Amino acid sequence: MTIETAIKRRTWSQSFYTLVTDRYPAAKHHPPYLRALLDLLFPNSEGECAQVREVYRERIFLWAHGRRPRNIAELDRFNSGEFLNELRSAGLPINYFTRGWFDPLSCSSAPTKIILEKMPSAIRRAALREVKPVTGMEGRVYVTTGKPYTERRDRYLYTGERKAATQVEVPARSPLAQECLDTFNSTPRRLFLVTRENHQAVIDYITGTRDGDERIRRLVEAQRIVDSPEIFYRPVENSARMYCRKSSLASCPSDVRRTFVPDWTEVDLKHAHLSILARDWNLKEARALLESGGSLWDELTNEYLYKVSAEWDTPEVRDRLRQIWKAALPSIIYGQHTVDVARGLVYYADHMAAAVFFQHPVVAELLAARDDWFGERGGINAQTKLELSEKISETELELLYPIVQMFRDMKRPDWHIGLYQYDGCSIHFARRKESWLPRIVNAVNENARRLGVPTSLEVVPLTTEYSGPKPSFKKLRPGQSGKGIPADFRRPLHGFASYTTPCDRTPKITVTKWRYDHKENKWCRGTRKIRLATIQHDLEELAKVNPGAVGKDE
DNA sequence: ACACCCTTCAGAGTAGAACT
DNA sequence: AGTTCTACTCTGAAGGGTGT
Repeated sequence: MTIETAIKRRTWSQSFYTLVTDRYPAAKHHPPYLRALLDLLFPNSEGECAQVREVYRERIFLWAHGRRPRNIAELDRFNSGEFLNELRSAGLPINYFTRGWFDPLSCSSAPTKIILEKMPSAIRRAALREVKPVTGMEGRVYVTTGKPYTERRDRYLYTGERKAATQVEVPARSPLAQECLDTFNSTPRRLFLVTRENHQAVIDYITGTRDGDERIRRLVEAQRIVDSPEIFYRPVENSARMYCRKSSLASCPSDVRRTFVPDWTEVDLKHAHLSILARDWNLKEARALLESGGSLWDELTNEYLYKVSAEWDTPEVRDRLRQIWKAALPSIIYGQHTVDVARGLVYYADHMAAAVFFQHPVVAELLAARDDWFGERGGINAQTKLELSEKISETELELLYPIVQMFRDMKRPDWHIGLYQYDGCSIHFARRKESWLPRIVNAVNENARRLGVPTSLEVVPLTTEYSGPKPSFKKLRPGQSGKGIPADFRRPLHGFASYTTPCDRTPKITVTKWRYDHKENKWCRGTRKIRLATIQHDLEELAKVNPGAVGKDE
């Protein structure tokens, strides 16, 4: 079957996917391109393509009567679908306008525009770049891509590919690492069907738990995973960990992952970082805590709730606190300034959380040991940080190695390693989970004991739920403060200024400035354009936060 | 701290229309 | 013919997100 007949029949199948990707190989490397292609090929179809359209709906701008949204209010109406319904009921033609997605060879930000009227032929021409550039708004077509495809092909690559091309191939660090790598990459995971089966559930889950930008991001990510679910790891330059390049199950949030592959069992080294350092830095408090089977997160949470109020003791608050502690500990280990960590704790929780954290004997001991360690090596700098992270990541892999060994020596494939998560694994048991799981746990625990690391493998309960975006201590600036545990601390910084398109009609201020060109040895004129709308928006935002600041300076 | 990916922004350069 | 203005292309950097 050819693409043309498939289009005629308006059918969707895996074979059609293959047909399209065979003819337009670029689509493989740029899934949104393919999704948009399919969306346009099947404008009225149901089922799978309707799902696709739903995923991208919020990103497709409507442009009727040859005009695009002129201001934010219009854009919001477009996005809400209200405008679309109005047009439909009036029986007006609807064209799609997308920005930046149809040119897989350019950078993601290239404002390539396509206005499609006759869908199939326009798509074909657009994909093959047969259309000559047409500028101006009046024409019926359609594609402005600057230089022809053939000229551009050699010079530009899709960002992912370009990065891959310039990236240095790094060999595995050790035979052990090489063996793990081979095992991870040669495991058949049969993800294609599983991810497809659960795609609808994932869409529902994401729509139910996220909103706004994050929802779109997650939905698109989910679509990518369904498109090409396989996972391949590779060694990287500055760490013993192995990463996968594209978006995959390994890089999506754990709650979404659990919806995607509900059958996988996740195992995790308990307090991996802390236990490795307990051995390497000889931390007595930490060792005592870990060997007694206690959890630092629980201790900190209990202490905090005891000091604040027992009424706060709900599962949600406990979950949130756990996340906050988990973010704070690596910061301490990797040499972040205590003031910054304290500020983060105050921001995400409150002063009591900071006090409880720093007063805990394990944290205090860790802090002292950290300062000693970095002090011996000439202070906290990029070099020493790298050294530390390499040391830790090597030990992590060593600790998990028995799982790889067991998998390799297994006679019948009862289970396989779904994901390698640096300090844990996701395992899919096809059968005999009851007998295999304890054996795996025992092997790893025995290995940890032999290495002198006071940790153990624990099975992560699948009940963990989404509890808001992760705390990050890096981006906090002085002066930010929180009250209690905020339900939502996300603060959009740029608002909607970014929606303006290159040829919009919003007023601009042009600032001309002179610069000295050292190559040409002469003064040149440089211009800088600022959108008035952007400035106004920024000023409004600033006025909300700090009323005194606006008006003093131009 | 280390990775990964994606989007936006500002600047530099360029083509062509409009103007002098 | 030269100048100015505008829209457009392309790039690297920055900053957003994620994982451990």
